[in-house]
Amino acid sequence: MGGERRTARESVAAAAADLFAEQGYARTTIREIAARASVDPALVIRYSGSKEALFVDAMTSRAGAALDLDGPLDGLGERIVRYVLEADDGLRSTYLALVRASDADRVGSLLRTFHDEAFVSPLLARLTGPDREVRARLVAAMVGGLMYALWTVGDDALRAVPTAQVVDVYAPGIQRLVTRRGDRP
Amino acid sequence: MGGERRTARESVAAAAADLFAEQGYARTTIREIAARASVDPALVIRYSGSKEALFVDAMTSRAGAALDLDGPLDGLGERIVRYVLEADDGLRSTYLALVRASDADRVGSLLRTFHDEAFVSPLLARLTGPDREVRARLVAAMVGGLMYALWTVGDDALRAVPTAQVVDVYAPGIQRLVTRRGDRP
DNA sequence: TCGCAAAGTCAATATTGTTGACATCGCAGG
DNA sequence: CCTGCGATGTCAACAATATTGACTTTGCGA
Repeated sequence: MGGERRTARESVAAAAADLFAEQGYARTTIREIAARASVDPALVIRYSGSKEALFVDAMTSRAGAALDLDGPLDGLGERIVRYVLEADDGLRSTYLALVRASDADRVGSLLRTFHDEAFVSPLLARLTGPDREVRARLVAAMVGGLMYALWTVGDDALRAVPTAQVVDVYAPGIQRLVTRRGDRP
Repeated sequence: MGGERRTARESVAAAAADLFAEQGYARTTIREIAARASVDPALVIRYSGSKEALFVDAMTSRAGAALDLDGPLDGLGERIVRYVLEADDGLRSTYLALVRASDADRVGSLLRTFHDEAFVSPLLARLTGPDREVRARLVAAMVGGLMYALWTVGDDALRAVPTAQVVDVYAPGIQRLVTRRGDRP
């Protein structure tokens, strides 16, 4: 319970986090993690109990970056789109690894938590109005859609479009949900 | 090349399609498929060459349902949203299986094809204007976002919202991209 | 009827995650 | 100082997996 001193467990955790993010769950082997951490394969299992648990731990440690929604409500749609378009490899590989391993129960619920804490909750905190819950969840869906198209599907044609143009086309739809507005035109 | 008579290859193909859709790629074993088809495990490999190739074949046979975009452009946003919300298990399980196995190269490119043929191309055919390509791809992203939130993430709170309300909130954003409109208000 | 290619079977292999039995080390208590 | 003892690590083995090589069976045309 208390506190670990240093290396050993830590280097296994680091190796796991790196390799899982680089190669995903399926392509990464326990023995590979053990090798990188200079440790016996059996030991890395002893630590976490199972490969799945190790994966969940590793991804939990990486899933810290939540969406920053401070600042005026006005430019929020644009800032959100830019956030995804300019995201670093860290977010992309974490997202991909989680999505692709999400048929394991514990990973699925981690993805749900990640989605909630990174997108839905921060949005909910800034929205007002009667249907703010639905709007927050649908904004999160739009953000997820962008990540899905760019990363999961890998739409190269979309990736090639200049940031400014994607912002111009996609952001208004998000902004409309952020700053209320009549449902039907 | 000509034509198979009936059972054997066919029953393996059927068993594979069913099991992969039900359980996904990782949880489905070659031996399980063989058992359901009453066939030797080695044989099912002999047919397709590898588990991955078998998966690609099976999913290709299931990925036929493209989005129907006939009818007036006006209600199109609403019809698209309804299409996803009221989709049958077939589309959902095909989508999930593809997404979760998409780190295998051939599956990834199948997912790209599926995304393109089912959503981007039909949309492109109906849109006009200079940036129609970007708009089509971003509408596809919005559709993907809905599937992502509902199915990959499994946002129960969103799933519990009445169809009409989701349509009211989400469809206008899609409709705006379908029927042109100034980028900035 | 014979022969031969296609179809199917069987046993073996390499790789995986995981576990049980053992070894080793650090350190508190006599 | 030594003696245990629990934590930490190691080794070999296990069961399950996809895949392959050698073999047998079968259907069918010459």
